[in-house]
Amino acid sequence: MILAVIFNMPKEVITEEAKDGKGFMLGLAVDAVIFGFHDRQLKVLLLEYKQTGLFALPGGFIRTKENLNDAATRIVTRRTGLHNIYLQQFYTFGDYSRYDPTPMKAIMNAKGIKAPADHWLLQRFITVGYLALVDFTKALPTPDAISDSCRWYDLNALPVLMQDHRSIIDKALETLQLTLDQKLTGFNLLPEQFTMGDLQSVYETILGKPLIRAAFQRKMLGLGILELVAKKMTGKAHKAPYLYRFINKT
Amino acid sequence: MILAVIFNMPKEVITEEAKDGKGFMLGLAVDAVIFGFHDRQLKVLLLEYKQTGLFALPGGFIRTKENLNDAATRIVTRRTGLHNIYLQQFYTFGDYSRYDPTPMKAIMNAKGIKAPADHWLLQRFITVGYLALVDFTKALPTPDAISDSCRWYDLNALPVLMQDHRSIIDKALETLQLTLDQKLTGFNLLPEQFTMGDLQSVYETILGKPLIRAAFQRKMLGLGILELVAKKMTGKAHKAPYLYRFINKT
DNA sequence: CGTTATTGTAACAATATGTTACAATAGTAA
DNA sequence: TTACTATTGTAACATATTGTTACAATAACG
Repeated sequence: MILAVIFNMPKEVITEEAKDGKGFMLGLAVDAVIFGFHDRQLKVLLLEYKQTGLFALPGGFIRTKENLNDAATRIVTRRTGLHNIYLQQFYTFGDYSRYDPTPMKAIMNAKGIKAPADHWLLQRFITVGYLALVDFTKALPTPDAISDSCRWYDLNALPVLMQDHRSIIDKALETLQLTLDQKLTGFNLLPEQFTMGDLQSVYETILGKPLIRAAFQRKMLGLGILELVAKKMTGKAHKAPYLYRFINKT
Repeated sequence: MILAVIFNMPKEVITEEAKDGKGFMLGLAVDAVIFGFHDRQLKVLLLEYKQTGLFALPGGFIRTKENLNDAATRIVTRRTGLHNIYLQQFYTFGDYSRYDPTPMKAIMNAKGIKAPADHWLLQRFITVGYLALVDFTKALPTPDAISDSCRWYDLNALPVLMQDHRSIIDKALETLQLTLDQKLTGFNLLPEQFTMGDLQSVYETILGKPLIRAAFQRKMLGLGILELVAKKMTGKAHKAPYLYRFINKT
């Protein structure tokens, strides 16, 4: 979320660059809904501002000469440590009712930053929403140097979020559901190798409904985008499932 | 497009409000791809700045306390005279390479406006793209008071457009194609009553490929969203087609 | 080895879509 | 009135996709 930026910077910069917003586009932010998958659950990466008890999406601003998409990549990489992430712009949030400077004021106060009423961070912001799908096992949630946390939260048990961040997440999930079949993005939530059961549980969790095993398997194999890698010995008393790998047929 | 705004205002305002950008969000614009349908062709509403020979999408800025979506509605209504339009945000364009102040400089010069290099209209802009589907027969393309034109252009014969407006149109069409079945938006391009042939030609034109008549008709009727209104006597020597009407089953 | 639980897949059913064909019919002209 | 023409509405069948059931294959366990 917006706040993340001022904590992205060394302290000098907060009183310097962030003071007048120089170097960034004003009134515009990027927020990222970073999805992970673990234990048959969708997870979302959230930042916590302990002083204020506020939770927020990781986000930031656009540098004066930076591509919007590059800003999004930078923000997601900053939080996950990952490169080559599946990242997709899904909606731009511009309701005036989004505007609520109180949480930002509280945080700046807690940080000991003097904020005049017309401080750029206290103005209205329009936010471009990006959704990211990452391999939960590879991501390294990284908080800022300054005392906030960055952790995975279960999508079904989200804390109360700042501003309209909850509806940003809802819209991201909705987008994911609508484009899942079309774009075949589900793989991005899994490690490189996975079983058909893993993949099905990703689909079921995203769509929020059970799928028919035989039909799902037939369809996925029929797409010709799965490559059989090996058997996976689970240690359980039944047939071992195969491990598959996603192959991009260009 | 961006430029449209300064021509939306009476002359005093240009030297007043538009001068420092007060009353608008800075660095953010809305551009609208307004689609119409006529003679089996998709049309797009474009503005022409005669002094400079530049063509552009209708667009504008977001007022300080205005919802982003309301700004888009305002901009489209301003150009078409229509209310209750199908309007959909489709993408936000934020590449730095979009930034090119020369056309704006030229236009301001032609208007006799002195523009210092740091004028807000000469800074970098990020644009939220909206697509609108309107009834070609009802729209009333409306240029500004100040000497530019506003007309329909055939999508297959677009003039050279300012900045990246051509790729904005391309992306809008792409979005339309991908969501046509899902969202059933094709009706918005037709008058309230239409024949199955009319509807099919809308679909064929948007998708850019012929559809099978029998299958198309069966599917459309099967959706249960068409209401039979009357017969349409075409004056031709063959069976008269039915007129249908779109009904929103809520 | 049998038992157990799960996987891979075949087989059939139901649904959706592609294709062909034909009856219905508004205008035209004998 | 009555053929004739071109297009519409729809049935009928073929093919493709998806839903459903069933069953063989098999890794671990006793």
